[in-house]
Amino acid sequence: MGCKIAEFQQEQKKRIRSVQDSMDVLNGKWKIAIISSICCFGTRRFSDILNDVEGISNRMLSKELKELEVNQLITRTVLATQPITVQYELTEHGDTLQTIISNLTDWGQVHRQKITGK
Amino acid sequence: MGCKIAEFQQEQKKRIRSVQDSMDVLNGKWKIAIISSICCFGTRRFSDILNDVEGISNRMLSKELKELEVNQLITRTVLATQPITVQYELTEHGDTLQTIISNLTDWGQVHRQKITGK
DNA sequence: CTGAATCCAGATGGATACTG
DNA sequence: CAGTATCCATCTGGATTCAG
Repeated sequence: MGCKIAEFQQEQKKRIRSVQDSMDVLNGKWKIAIISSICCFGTRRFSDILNDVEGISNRMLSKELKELEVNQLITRTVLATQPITVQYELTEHGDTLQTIISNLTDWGQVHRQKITGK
Repeated sequence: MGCKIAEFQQEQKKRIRSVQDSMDVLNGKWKIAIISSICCFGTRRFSDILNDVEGISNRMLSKELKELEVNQLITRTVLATQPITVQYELTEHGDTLQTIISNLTDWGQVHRQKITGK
């Protein structure tokens, strides 16, 4: 007790673990892009996202969506249209990612210029 | 021209690409944790980070640090101590990730409670 | 101490074809 | 349309050993 430095380091380790927790959820080549797509349109269908996120395959989209659903970031709703369509939506919890997404968008733009644009 | 919907969708695709750009840089199991470690201490040595980021191997740390350096997020300084030590520091550009790191830390904490804590 | 080198299992992800 | 199934190459990352 009283060892401020050790305390600080413990605090820091906790923080790092928290960041890791976030990244575990948002990991995978496409997850953030998918959330970003759904987020901006409010509600989005499978084929729409497939089109929004350039380069993703339906196999990957399906897999990533499932993981996001398990982590309670999005909800899946089957619509009784012909043929069937499926809607994805952010949960309240998923919605809390908005700030991060927005920041990442801005940062990505600046970074691209920094690296390539010179 | 005048097709507002198509315009909006193009804008959206750009945004998604920007998020992808960010994630490309921050990808890898440990990158954010490493940045987080350096960020909080201002300057950090190899062995310190190795200790901060639980579970990482020196092989991975070395690799991820190199990538971060290439992307100009950190700088590497060799100190002429005996034995040699190496210091890592955020660049000005890397520093701009602070907000994102901070948000991810907070979000990760909330998320963990949401999922496990229940 | 700070890596680089090697070995290797398992995860990731693309292409393609198929189903309800 | 919204997936699932299969095949397969590549990537990831851990363990361990070695080097300056």
